[in-house]
Amino acid sequence: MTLREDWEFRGLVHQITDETLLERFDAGGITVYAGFDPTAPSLHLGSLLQICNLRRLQLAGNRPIALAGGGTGLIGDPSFKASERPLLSSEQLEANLAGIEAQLSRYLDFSPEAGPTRAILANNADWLTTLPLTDFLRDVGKHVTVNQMVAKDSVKTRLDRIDVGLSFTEFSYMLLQGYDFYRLHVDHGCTVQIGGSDQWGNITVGTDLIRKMAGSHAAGLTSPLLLRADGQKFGKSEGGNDRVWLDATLTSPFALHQFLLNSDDATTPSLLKFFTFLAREEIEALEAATLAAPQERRAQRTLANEVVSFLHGREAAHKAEGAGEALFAESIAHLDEQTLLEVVADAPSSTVSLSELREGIDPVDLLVRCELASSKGEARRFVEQGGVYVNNLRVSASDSLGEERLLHARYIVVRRGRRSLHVLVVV
RNA sequence: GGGUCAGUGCCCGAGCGGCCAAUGGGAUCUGGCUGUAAACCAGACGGCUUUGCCUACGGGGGUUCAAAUCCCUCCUGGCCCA
Repeated sequence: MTLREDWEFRGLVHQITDETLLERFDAGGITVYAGFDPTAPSLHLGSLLQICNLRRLQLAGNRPIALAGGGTGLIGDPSFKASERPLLSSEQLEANLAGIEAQLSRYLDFSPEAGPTRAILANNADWLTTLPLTDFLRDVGKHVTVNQMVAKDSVKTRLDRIDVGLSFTEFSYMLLQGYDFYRLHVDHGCTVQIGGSDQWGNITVGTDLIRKMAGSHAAGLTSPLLLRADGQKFGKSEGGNDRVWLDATLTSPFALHQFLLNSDDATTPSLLKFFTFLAREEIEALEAATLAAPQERRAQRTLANEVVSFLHGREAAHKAEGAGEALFAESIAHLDEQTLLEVVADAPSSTVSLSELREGIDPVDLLVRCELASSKGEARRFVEQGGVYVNNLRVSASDSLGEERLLHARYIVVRRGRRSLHVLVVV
């Protein structure tokens, strides 16, 4: 299967600057880059698509560059954003950069054995923060008209809003990103930038700049935005507005596994195509399996195992799967201590004294204490609605929780709703 | 700098002197049904020592028995003019 066939099957191409690009990737030897914004200390599931795409291209014999936006992160990308971004402090930015650079260095092949396809990690702070303004305006700004910039769809949304503005700072962002592409072209012979569909405008600034400043041809490719079947943005965790992070301390392997396992039938094929390296035949077989026996959720299981394995390793995926099965399939009271601890390994925990437990704990207080409710009023609601479980048994407001609830004489597992857990440990 | 319009709960958005913790929609949460889905149905959705009290409608001050609603001022933003 050619790379073009594979990418078209996976639905990875949204817009592309020239039609022959995919064939050229097939031949190998191209240096391609994708940028990652240090807006948080970890990348999230959405960034995984570009990581996978870089990896796919690397496996096809090309050289990937992962660019951390240490310089552009000082500015903030306004593309399709509804309002002006607050600026990150330089300390925040530093911390975020350290986090995402560590992640990026794990998911591509940086080993010397990779030879000409060996990945490169770059940070645009290295050239952007020392670039004299007057040089920039003369050498770069002169090649781009404001007319072109204003015409970009990515800024139009902001320009059309009557209630918010667009600062010059954010407006300038696309020039900086375009300059990044130019620098990578000059320094590393990079000729292709890939990104999400919101990056199209920024990417074409770069290809234009390279043509005008270096007289060379450069190309760009964007991937579609992944949406859930109901049209919602993908990647928000069950917990609400939090994103699903790639960092295991922010989103545990178990939580990530659960998130993917819960993907709905209609979206799962796309997720398999985007976030795994499974072959077309395997993905099509899983689609067929979903139609034949949806309750088995083989596609979802495979997806969860593949992604968690890629990000956190086989071992972590295996544990996460086992924990989920134990937690949802049986009463946890019968689990032996070892298994119980694995099931709740990722759940937050806190301690309680035995004397306190002997006095009995009110369910409402318990929820607040375990941070499963943010106020007593909310806790009361959860209990009244029947959404609170201790050791998988529903509790009512009149219950008082005491020593007799202990599992293995030490643990109490508190659950709110379907899957918010907390473990209380007696000390 | 001048004029003008606007700033309401997580978001959008009603309200324009008492009946306002504030209509409605979305998001979210809990329960039910299911496959630990989706859709759908029901309920909840500022806090508390919960028949009541407290804190809230950009900030501060004022008028009034009473203000999210009126006045002054400051801040922030849009648009127009200079």
